[in-house]
Amino acid sequence: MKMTPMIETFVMHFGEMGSRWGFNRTVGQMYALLVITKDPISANQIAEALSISRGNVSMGLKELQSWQLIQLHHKPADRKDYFQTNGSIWDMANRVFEERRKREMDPTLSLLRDILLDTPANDEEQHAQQKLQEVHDLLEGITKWSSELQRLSPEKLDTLMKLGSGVGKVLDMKHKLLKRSNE
Amino acid sequence: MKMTPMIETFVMHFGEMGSRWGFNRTVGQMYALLVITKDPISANQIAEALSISRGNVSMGLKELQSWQLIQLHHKPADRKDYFQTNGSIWDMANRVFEERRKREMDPTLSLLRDILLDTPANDEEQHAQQKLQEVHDLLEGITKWSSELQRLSPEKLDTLMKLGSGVGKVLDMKHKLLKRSNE
DNA sequence: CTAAAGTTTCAGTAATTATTGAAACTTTAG
DNA sequence: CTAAAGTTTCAATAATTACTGAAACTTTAG
Repeated sequence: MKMTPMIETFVMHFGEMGSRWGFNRTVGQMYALLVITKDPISANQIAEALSISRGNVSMGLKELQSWQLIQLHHKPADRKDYFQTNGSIWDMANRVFEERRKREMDPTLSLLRDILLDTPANDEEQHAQQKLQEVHDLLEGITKWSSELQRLSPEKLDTLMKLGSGVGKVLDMKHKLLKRSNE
Repeated sequence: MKMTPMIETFVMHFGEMGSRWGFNRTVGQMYALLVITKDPISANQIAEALSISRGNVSMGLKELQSWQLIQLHHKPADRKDYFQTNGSIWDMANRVFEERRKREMDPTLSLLRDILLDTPANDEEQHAQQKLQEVHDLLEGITKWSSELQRLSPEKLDTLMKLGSGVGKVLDMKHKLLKRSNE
């Protein structure tokens, strides 16, 4: 499988970004290739297109499967595994967010909860705990909120997104509405 | 400067998480130390507390300053620089989000815009461009939306956060209100 | 103006993380 | 059941990224 220059540009760039997004370079390239390729492709085709080792492809596919970003696909009379992306681009973003939350928030949140159970030994620790409480509340807020967003239906999410600066106005409406319903 | 076990636990953990958050281990430790320490401290105190080299501290402080996460502070009759965190924990989260957006979104967005200007050479590229458009729209949506959020006043942000699953209900209200105002 | 105290830089080295490729394992056509 | 084709694992190595510490530079008290 040969990539056109346009496709190669995108795939390579996505690889570079991959590490910032939470997976390594080759996993990023592999995912990009799968996103822009219409038909399911085999591990060998991926290795060939990207010039990376077969072993590396196998590990990358495993990781993408664990993130539920790709799907297995079989062709009749062919025992080879073929792969294609799973779900929409939106689903992919959701998975990335969730995975990152697990890695970037959850461990800290759990540590903070533990520390906050301790009784401060002196003034210094008293002040420290206060700060830790703030960090905790922030992380918890973000965590809860992001999982709420993920629970919204795609249409509502879309409305919310398109709302943009309108979010502020809607919040105002909320106040008015609540007032009215209390009267 | 000696850290109590509680403080050390937090500082070390924050260091480990640092790399996932966009800065390296020692920068993470330094920031954590500054967050939980009440009074401004000097670069030497930081180096001593964390047992890291003076040079490393200097570079870390520079990075934290460029992120606007810390502030310089001077004591009378002392030409040494002292440091303390800048702004609330919320401000810190905002900075981190913004910095990450710059690193993780902007370069891809700009590449995608370029590619999408090209005319697809064949069916394969036609399909690829369609996918790239989807990725582009997603990233643009997230980018725009997150900058809207940052523009909201802290109070509104807080309301929005606390709203949680209520977001869906408010969106429904929006529809009703719009309808009513059209009648 | 000088020297003492403080700060920054950066080349070398250490630590971490990613990748290869050969060997072990698995599957199924015949 | 066998062997050919395909897949997975993992130890060795490469590539990347972080850290040290000594040297160069900057600032200001006296």
